[in-house]
This record gives sequence, C-alpha cells and structure tokens, in this order.
Amino acid sequence: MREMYPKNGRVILHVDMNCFYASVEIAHDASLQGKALAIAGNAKERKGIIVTCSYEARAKGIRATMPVWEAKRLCPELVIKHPNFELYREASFALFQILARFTEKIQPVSIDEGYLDITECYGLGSPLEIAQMIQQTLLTELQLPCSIGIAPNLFLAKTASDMKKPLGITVLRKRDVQELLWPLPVEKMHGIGKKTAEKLKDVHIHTIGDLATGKAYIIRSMIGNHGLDLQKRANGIDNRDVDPSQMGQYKTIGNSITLPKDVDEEKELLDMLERLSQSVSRRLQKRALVTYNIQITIKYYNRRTITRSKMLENAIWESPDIFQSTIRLWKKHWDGDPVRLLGITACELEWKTEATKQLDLFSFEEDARAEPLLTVMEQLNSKYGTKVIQHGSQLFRQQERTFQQNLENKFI
DNA sequence: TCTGGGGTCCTAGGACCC
DNA sequence: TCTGGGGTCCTAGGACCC
Repeated sequence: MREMYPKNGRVILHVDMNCFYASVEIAHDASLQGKALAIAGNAKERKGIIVTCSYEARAKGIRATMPVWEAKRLCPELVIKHPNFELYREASFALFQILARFTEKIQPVSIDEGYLDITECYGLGSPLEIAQMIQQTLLTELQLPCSIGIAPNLFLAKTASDMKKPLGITVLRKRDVQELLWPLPVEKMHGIGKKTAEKLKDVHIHTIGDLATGKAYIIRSMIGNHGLDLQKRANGIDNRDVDPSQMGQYKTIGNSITLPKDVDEEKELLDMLERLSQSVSRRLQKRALVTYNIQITIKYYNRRTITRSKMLENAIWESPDIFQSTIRLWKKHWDGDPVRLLGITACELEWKTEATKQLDLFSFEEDARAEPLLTVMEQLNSKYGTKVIQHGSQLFRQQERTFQQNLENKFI
C-alpha cells in the first residue's frame, strides 16, 4: 500500500461523520434505529428547515434545508427532533479522543470532521488498514458511521471522503484528478460557493478543469489571491499542513434563535436576549473561558441582518454582565423594526486563568486549583499536542463530577 | 406554506499613533 | 501653513462550510 505514494509524500486522512446529528440521536435512543429521522431547527414551527436526516429519510427524498412542511408531506411518519448541540459536542469530543489514539497530528475542521496526518504511522498498518480500523472503532464504540478519504493532501482527502457515503473509504491520487475532478462543475469544489462560482462563470470557468487550466491573472482579478490557491488545488496541489494546535480551541461561542414569529415588542425581545445571555454564559463557564467582546446579531422581518460588537475593558463571563453588554448594543442599534432572529456571540475568548492572572497575580494559585480538568487538559493539549487528551480522558471521566461541582460552587 | 444554528476566515475603512 | 506613510486596533460585513 505504502509504495503507491511518492517516497516523500504525505498520507492524509479526512474523517467525515455520516449525517452526524441524526446518527448521534440514534446512538442515544435505540428506538430511533431504522426510522426516518430528521433534525430540524424550530421543529414545531412551520418555518423550520431540515438540518440533517437519517438515510431512511433520505430514501424518501428528504434533504437538508428542505422546509419541515415539505418533508412531512413526502414522509408523514417522519420523526422530527430539535437539535441538541450539547449532545453533539459531547459526541464530537469522544470522537476526536478516538482519532487521537492513531496520531497526534489531528486538525478538527468542524464538529464532525477532521484531518489526520498518518504519514509516520507505519507501525499501525497500511493507510487503508488504518482507515478501516478508525471506521470500525467509531462504529463499535460510539455507534457512529463515518466516511474516510485517503490522499496525499488535505484537499484531495476532503474530496475523497465525500465520494462514498455512508461508511465509505476512498483513495484519491493526484493522478486521478484530471479524470475524476476536472469534469465536475466548479461549485462542487470545497471552498467555492455560489458567489464565487458566479464570478468564475463570467470569465467562462464552469468546471474544475476550467479552473485548473485557466489564466492565473484572470482568476486573481476575479476572486483575489485565494483564487490562486484554489487553482492549485484544482490541479491536485495543496501544501497546507495538518495543524493540531486547533484541537479543543474555541474562537467564538454564540447562541441565536429564530423567533416563532416576527416580534417588535421590546420586552419580549429583551427577555429572549436575557435567555441567550444565560446560555452563552453557561457555555463559557463550562469551558472556563471569559470574553472581551460581545456581538449581537439582529435579523429583521425582511431578512436584513446586522451585527454590532463592542470591545470591553474587562473580561466577563457571568450572564448579568453579558446581558448588560448586550442591552447597551441593543439600545444603541435596534431601529424598532420587527425582529426575526436574535443572537449573542462571545468573541475574543481567553482562559479564565489568563484573565485572572492579568487582574490579580496573587489570586492565580487559588484559581488554578479550581480550574476544571477539561480546561487544564485543553491548555496542556495546545502546548504539548494531543497525547494529553488520551492520558487525561480517563482521569476526566473519574473526576468529571467533582469538577462539575467545583465549577458550580465557584461560578454559579 | 420559504429558508436554522453553529462556526471560520478574510477584507476594508476609520481611528489613532509614531 | 500644510500635511507623509506605515502599522495596529476595532468594527462591520461577506463568503463559505457543516
């Protein structure tokens, strides 16, 4: 197997969970097994849309982004669940722990997918055997199916994992690019959405092959320097490294909600913002994070959307403080029009220990003791790599309850 | 019957400083 | 009296992804 790759070439895996939210729900409730299941935001409301659905539901023609009413029409027995993100984040944590058994060179891409650089994992078997082991382990230990792409770089691995679902394993070589990728429409390429595809069509670039062979200066003039990276990828070239420093790191934490109907009653909107403040605060505290920047999102009845943010003098994490910052932004920027969606996002995050250190050097020691283990693990992890997660995970399970208690005593 | 909720990264302009 | 250029921070919006 190994000899199919150039001597100095890399072996990258892209692990992509199959209909992740639906699979997690089924893993947690066996009675859902074999049923047409859909996860839908605003499940009770008519304006909800399907986020993801089981393969049984797909067999009935149900697709992501389809309005709930249409899905119900296609499949009256469809079981609909509201998304439970806490559950999905837990499953995600468990899944990356399993991946960390194979290599520490892991880069999470989203809640349910990640890259692994297994170039150095000779001892574990061929790339295909490693992929099979990963797939099997995730299935037996977590009851979660995945597809895996095997390739010499990130772009090709990502593309490969998409080719066979569910439970596929696909090898994509650089020499396959011309035959397999070039005929596809350019918007099928990861990183090219509707807007970029439209711009490219203006200069007669319709397929991935057109992009690969197009004039570089034309591509750059249409979509900027990033276009040159995309052109390289269309030729099967991608020099990005798997970056493990992102494991367990959050850059923003936010919650938003689409209201059942448009609202212009200020009290009702403020109540909702208070609830959002509470959930953002809870999530920050669970990870022992603080924020220096609060952002609000207002989507009006006509879908016009604004975001407004403000840097803060001091770090905050408690819900009254978050709510206060939110109200300031709200009073300053809400124009009185009916609102469809409200959101609060904590940006500029930092470990609580770091923020505390800056406020008061002497309280650091006491604070470090109360630090939840999960956070300590994440910090060590970002410093020393993912091995810490493996060693820490058992400890974590044992002491989770104690630390939860500490956390509650300290913060709530 | 019409479009969720969670993110990341990039760009551009203005303020401010040197 | 008139007024450069570079760098950084903050804010807002857009594109994209799952």
